[in-house]
Amino acid sequence: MKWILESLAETLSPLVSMPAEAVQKLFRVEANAERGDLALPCFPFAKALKQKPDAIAQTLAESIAALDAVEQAEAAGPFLNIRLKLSAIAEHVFTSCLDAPDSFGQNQTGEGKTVVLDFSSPNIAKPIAFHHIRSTVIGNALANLHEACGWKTVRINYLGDWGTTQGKLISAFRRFGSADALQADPIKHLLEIYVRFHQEAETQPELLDEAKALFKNLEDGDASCETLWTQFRELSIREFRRIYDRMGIRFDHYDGESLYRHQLDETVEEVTQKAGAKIDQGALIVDLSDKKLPPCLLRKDDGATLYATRDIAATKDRHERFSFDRSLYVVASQQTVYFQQLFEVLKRMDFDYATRCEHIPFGMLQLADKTMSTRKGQVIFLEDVLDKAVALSREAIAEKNPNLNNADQVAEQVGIGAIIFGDLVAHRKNDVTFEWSRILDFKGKTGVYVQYTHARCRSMLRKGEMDADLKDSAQFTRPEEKEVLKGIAQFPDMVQKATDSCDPSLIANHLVNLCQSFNSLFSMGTEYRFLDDNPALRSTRLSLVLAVATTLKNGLQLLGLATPEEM
RNA sequence: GGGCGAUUAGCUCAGCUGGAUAGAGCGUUGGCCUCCGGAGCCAAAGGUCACAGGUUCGAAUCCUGUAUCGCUCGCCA
Repeated sequence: MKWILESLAETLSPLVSMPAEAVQKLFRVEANAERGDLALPCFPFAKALKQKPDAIAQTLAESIAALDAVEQAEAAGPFLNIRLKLSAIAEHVFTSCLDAPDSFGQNQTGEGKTVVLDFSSPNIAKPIAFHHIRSTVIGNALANLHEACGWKTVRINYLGDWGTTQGKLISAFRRFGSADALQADPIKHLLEIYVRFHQEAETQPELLDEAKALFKNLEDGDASCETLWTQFRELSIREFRRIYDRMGIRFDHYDGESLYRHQLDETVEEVTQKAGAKIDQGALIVDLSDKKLPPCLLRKDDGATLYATRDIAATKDRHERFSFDRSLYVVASQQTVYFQQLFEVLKRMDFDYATRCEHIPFGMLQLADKTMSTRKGQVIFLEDVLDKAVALSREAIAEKNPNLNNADQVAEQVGIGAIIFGDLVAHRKNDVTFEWSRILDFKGKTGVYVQYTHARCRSMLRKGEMDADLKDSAQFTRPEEKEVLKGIAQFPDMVQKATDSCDPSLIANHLVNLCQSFNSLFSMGTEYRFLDDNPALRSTRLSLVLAVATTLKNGLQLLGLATPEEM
């Protein structure tokens, strides 16, 4: 809708003595179609013009009504309601969407800029738990959105592959491990021995000391420790890749914390010099009390480094390698304070890029039955959720479309799409409660609904003959059609907004709304048919179907969902 | 105790920097397949926007306080 808002604001700007940009922001896309398509509250002009808002609305209505794209402009008290010409919106959709379907929704506002995204970031040697889906799916969507806005993206999976846990794994493997079992199902085996390690450590606390010592050996470059660790890491990544492939997600770099293991002394040294660090209670800290933040710990009292030390090194490294304009950390909101500390330390080191780093927090995944949340071995695995969703959609296909020939592939696309969409449709920062019944619900505001609507569009396009030259915006007459066209025309605005605010749920919800207004066109029975006998009418209506399909497809792709032709 | 966030329909939530009669989905109830895909559509019921003050032309939205819940507050990440 930006195209029309710009020209409206240009016209009004001199009349209300306010910059066009400011006027543009005052416009609201009207939800209540009976009032019109756009609304402009006139209160903000009253002071400058020394007139009553009602009177202003009245005068503005007259000058707006003269514009080409405007069908009607009238004052309703202090509000200026504008009704756009259906044909004007349709013409705009024809050129913006139908003439360049593949790039519809995209823009070039990020041209020449680079964004680094740190997301997913599971720990090696453990299965990806369901709660990792949030970072994974949000990060992927944000990367796609930035690309659509012309940004160069760098997708980094910042693996948890360094720390005392690695010592525990080495100890556990030497005691209980089996090379065959490791090769057969690496993650499963590593999890088993890790759980067993903790069980045994309850009665033999010396195991923990052993693990600590082994991690120290690893840090010091002990060859046999290094060999094992490398193996754990590579096998883990292989497994992770398999799941990411299923979800259609890729990374440019698997740069874990271990990448910085050789430059930590150097990092500590630099932080100490530039930001000031001191020993307190045996640990090396940067005091941030003047910012009312807890201290940032660089070294434990035993000299070992911490998460923050590695993150400081990582940020610096990423800036040197990619010279980013924006660096996004898609990490749970629990770590909000931690990121405030991190960015504050970077600022004190005079790194100007500190201000270009942003924490993109998201709410926790809570389990309905809280007893499940803490106990080890009782986590829900991401792949189990995917498998269940795929199995369920496979059943649905068997029932509803038994002759579908690539049924297994479609079941995968629909099942996994449902899980991804389900996570993205909710606002990012809210906590979400895990319930099987809800996550496997394929009705209503779901990915399945959007995919289904898309497939339905494709089906019609296969059935009806459409001559693009016969399409004619004057053939659109219904308010329902106008709603659909408006939804399409707004899509590019939503892409921009979702990118700027790092909020993929805007796209998810917009797609659902578009589906709802489109599907309502089916409720008129014989009164309204897309596959009309009249060729001009049919071609016009099918062009609308094509525009809807294009928007849904591009939108779903941005969110990371596949768009099957049939399902 | 300090900091941050939340509280809107039976349930899960939208509601953007204040704007007109507070909206969806699920669930419930009732309709719609001789016809474009019923994983769909139409309709009904359902609200003291946690509570109390304040700011103004106007408050679910902003401010203050209270209550409840969640996260967090030095050697995990």
